[in-house]
Amino acid sequence: MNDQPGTSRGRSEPTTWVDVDPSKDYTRPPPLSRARVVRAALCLVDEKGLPALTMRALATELEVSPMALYNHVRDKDELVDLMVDLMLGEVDISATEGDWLTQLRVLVRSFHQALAAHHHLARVYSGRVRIGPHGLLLIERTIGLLLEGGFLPAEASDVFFALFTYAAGFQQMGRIAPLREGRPGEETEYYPLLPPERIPAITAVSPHLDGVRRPGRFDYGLELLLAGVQAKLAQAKEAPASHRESGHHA
Amino acid sequence: MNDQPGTSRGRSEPTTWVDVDPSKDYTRPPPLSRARVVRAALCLVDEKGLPALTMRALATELEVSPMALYNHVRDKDELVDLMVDLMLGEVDISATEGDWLTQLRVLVRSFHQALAAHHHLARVYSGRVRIGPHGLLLIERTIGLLLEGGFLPAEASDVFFALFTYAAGFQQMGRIAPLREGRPGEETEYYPLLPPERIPAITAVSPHLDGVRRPGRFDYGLELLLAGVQAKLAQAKEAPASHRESGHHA
DNA sequence: ACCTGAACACCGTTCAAGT
DNA sequence: ACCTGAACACCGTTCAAGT
Repeated sequence: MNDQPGTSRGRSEPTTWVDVDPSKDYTRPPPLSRARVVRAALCLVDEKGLPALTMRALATELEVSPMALYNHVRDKDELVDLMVDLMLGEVDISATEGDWLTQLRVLVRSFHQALAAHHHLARVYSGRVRIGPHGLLLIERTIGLLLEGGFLPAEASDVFFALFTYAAGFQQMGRIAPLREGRPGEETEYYPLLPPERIPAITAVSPHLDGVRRPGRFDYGLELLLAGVQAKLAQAKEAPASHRESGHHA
Repeated sequence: MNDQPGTSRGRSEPTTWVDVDPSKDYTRPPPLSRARVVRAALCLVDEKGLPALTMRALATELEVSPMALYNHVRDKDELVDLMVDLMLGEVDISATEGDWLTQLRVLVRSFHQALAAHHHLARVYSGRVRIGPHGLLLIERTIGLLLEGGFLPAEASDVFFALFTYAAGFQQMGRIAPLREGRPGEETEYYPLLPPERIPAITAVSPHLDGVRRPGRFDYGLELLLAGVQAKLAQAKEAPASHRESGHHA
């Protein structure tokens, strides 16, 4: 993030007598490994976005032939899976302060932060991706907390799903721009804009809609869900054995 | 959905004397238009998935040169935007039975169903996509219901965001496979699988985790959110003017 | 105005070859 | 075991040309 791993760059070559130029990399970080490939790929995507992730581009970043990558990674799909798991490794699943609900809140927030820190990659976090060890531990911890909270297995997995679905989806909807930003010069009848009288509610609310991910927005929805979770749990305790009952709606 | 708008299909054209060969297209359905291009693209993605959407493939589907498409669509990005808006046009935003909350529930469910019906495309529904007229009307209706329900603008947009974030994210997390399906033949140490004793909660819950989108799962999370919405609204009515208060958490 | 064919600058990946 | 260069079968898109 802080140093650009640019285009042309020196190699090891211990020429003892030359002055050291701090603008150069000297030691090439070991020979190239699966881990280094994945880390470099994640870095590249964080900096330049997902479309910039190209086997060829990644190879030049690592100062290596494109085909060298295939010694450490089956193909691009596997590479992306590994990147996702690397990202999920950043989620803090070890907090143990407070009761299960506050631990759960901390966990989901940490998940959200990891996704936000790699939002370009987060766009891909989906069914396409196989769950790696970090992902597995993350799920394990979450389900564990829910069981501890008193949920039965069926409902625990429903709740897990709702929480992570929300957090993952948040990255996707993120940069919604409800109105075409219409610099009026830009040949901009891309869409025939709707007349404002047809969208009164949006115009009434628009200063709050914007904010492109205004602070606290994620937490607001999370609290909505957690309030629902507590309500479900309370109502399950009233009618203990009939947890079928708690699944209905409308 | 029920009829495949496939490759070869007869049309009107009363060719009175020749035998009709049903394996041939006779009349090219009108000359080719923006709408037809977009519809065909959505069809193609629904049938064969997003990676199958290729300007070239779409062109052959329409029996036209690849370059012909560019007369009706600026580029592939615009095409995708138009496809998304076409999908959003399927959302029913006109239901008016019941109070605002049940109308809201119906609306979000309809949104979810539209996404599910085009789940390949739904994976792309994100910040990258500009909101078209259908998307705008969908948002308009939702915010309108929330305002009707008594939310102030700031909170209304938070709630809107939470609901649609959840529904959109649901498509993404959908096909989670928490364990590598490990046909043990398949050179499958893709990931070093975690020993089962490290994931006790998952194994306890696993029959319920699976189900790959078991029925009612979406609704469960939606009810969680709506319960939270009602709680927020109730607590806002207790302390009327201080809606700042209702934004805090933890 | 709409469509075409050839061409350009890219992709991911296979393959035979080097060390 | 690891890396390389050339090559293949694709992409999206530009361009000059046709009607």
